[in-house]
Amino acid sequence: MSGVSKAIVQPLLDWYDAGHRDLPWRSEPTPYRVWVSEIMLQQTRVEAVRGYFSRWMNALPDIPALAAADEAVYTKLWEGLGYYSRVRNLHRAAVLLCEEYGGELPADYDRLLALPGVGEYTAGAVASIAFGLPVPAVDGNVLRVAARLDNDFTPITDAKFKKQTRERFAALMPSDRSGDLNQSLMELGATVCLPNGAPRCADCPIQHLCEGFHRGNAAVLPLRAAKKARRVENRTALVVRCGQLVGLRQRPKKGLLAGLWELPSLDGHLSPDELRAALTEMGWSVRKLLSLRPAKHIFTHVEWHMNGVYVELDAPAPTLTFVTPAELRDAYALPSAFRSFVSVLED
DNA sequence: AAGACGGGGGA
DNA sequence: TCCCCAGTCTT
Repeated sequence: MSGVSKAIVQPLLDWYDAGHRDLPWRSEPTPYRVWVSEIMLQQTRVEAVRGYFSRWMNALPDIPALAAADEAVYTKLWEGLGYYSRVRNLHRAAVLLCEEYGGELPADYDRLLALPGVGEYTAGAVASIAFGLPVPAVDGNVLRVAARLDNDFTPITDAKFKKQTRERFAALMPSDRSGDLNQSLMELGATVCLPNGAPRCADCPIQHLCEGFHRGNAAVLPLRAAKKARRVENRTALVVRCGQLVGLRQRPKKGLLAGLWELPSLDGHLSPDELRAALTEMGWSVRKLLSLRPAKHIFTHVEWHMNGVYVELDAPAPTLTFVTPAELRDAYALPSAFRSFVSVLED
């Protein structure tokens, strides 16, 4: 018997018991801590999450605290972590949990799945890890492990492969240790069954059950659909100063970097003359312009190629919010895209 | 089914 | 540069 079957369960649990990474959310796996960690871990590496998780738990130790928190507070706690709809959904769900469930997470897969920001994976992870329910938690690691175990060349990006994998693992969930089995699969994917053609099969506790290994295909699996090219957007970003204050703008409530603060910017790469004309047209009283080192920021689906300009004003521009550098650092959530430009304020 | 949605670490 | 990460939601 090989591939995804019940035979993998005990070897994986034994391997997990013999030693696994010491992660902050594993030490005290309360439903709230598991939930927050799983949301933070969506499309995000463990090492990136560690610091955010600790800060978050200190500031917002339970669901009622999160529900009562100001938007500026939880957004600032998420600053730099990316995919900011996650934190908005986290807060929305906390409010909902206080209204509907007495401020606690329900021990029920379908009710978890119904929460904003909770999909099939996260519902399974919370249900199994926090509540011990025998449901699978299939993430990118598990898809890769499954493709190799079964020597399956179906692109793991296909919805049908994901659905089939969930069903395969659902059939072998132990009634007592589903959370540990799910975590062992993810741990295996993150530390042994590595992506990019670099599996460490010699260290794998279920190598003898792996069809991909036996066929010599572990390194070429899994297959993925090709990804498409990013579009490029040219912008001119402004570090606006008026006295000791810095001019910021809040982004729209929907779309990219929704609701975060940003440096004001104009479409395209403007020459100094064009920029001066555009700013004067907007009614800004420009005292001085100074070019900064250009910066490139790469998102999943778009690249910003930004020219930076330091702008000194005689009077505050009415459309901007002016704050001190200290306020910007401590209270305004600014995307990483602007980091290099903001660094000029530190002198 | 495809696109939107961040950011960073490693090859 | 590209890959891909303890994915979800919208269209």
